[in-house]
Amino acid sequence: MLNLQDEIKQSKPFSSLEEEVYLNIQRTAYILAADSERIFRSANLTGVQYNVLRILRGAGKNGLACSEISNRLITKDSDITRLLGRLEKMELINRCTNPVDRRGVDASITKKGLSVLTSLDEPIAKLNKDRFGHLTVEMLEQLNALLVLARSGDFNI
Amino acid sequence: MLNLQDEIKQSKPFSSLEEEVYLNIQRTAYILAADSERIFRSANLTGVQYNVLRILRGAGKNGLACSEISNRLITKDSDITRLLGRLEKMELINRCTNPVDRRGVDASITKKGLSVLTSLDEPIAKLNKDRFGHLTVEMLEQLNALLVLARSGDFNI
DNA sequence: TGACAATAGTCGTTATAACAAGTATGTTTT
DNA sequence: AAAACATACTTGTTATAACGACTATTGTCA
Repeated sequence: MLNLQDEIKQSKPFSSLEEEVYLNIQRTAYILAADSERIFRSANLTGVQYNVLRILRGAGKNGLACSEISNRLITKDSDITRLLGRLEKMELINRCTNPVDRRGVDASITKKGLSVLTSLDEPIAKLNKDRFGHLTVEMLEQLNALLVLARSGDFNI
Repeated sequence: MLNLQDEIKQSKPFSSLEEEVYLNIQRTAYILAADSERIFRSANLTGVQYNVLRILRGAGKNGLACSEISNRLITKDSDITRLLGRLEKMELINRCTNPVDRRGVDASITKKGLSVLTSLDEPIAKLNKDRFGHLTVEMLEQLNALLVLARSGDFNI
């Protein structure tokens, strides 16, 4: 098994343990995301698009305001309008101005969107099970706890 | 302290512990990267550009082939040519075709590039120290070990 | 040696991300 | 009720990422 230093062929050791942790998190996120993206791509979706659809599925029939979708994204999207525009063009979501506050726009998932999303449920679940299958429940829980702790030093969450 | 479920305002629990770990890694990477990017930006660099400069500083005077730079990046860049082009335009690196194998192009860091990079060393080191300051050495080491383990299920590193 | 394959990088194109400025609607304040 | 402010989204612009096709050079082998 490779450690980070071998993987990125760095000859010098890291300048600090903290730095190693940071780079390690970035690299792990990148590698794992690449595999997930491959599945999203099979349905012609990007990662963000997939996440928006999941959020809207969770939100149900009434849909959600643009800003709220943005808030719930794992990674913020600086341009929710055009992201939703692309999803609407693919007929995966609907948009309509909120009748109560006409500044707002509510988005909701379409039947087609729902079916695309459902088709990805199993592959995604399987990927997650498979790639972490060699870790025990205790390890996974500990990893979760450490990650939450690791980012709690930043207060601009 | 917020857990991931609160942060992204998800009402339903995650469909699996594995999925939670995955999302947790992505979110942590995103939040931590945002802070680092802020520092890079202060020197008019993106994260990838900063990493390329660090790689070239490590490589020394002889420089490195484009492909090798690409290999050593934490996250792969699909277009190293134009990335190096931008750095060259900023006079932070030089490029010359490799005299031995004229297909290759070697890049090396300039004096200016070196000084920009050096100016970021302290802020970056401080950021890493600060944001992980509340974690013990044991915790950091454990986090590192778990991360390496977490991505070792993927064999396309 | 000459054809074919492999390697190293470049470039064209389209999509997406980032940032800032703009527009429409709603809220507050005096 | 009008002015000032706040909110919610949209749009313009520029930079960067992703993907594939293309060029130049080197290696292989019949």
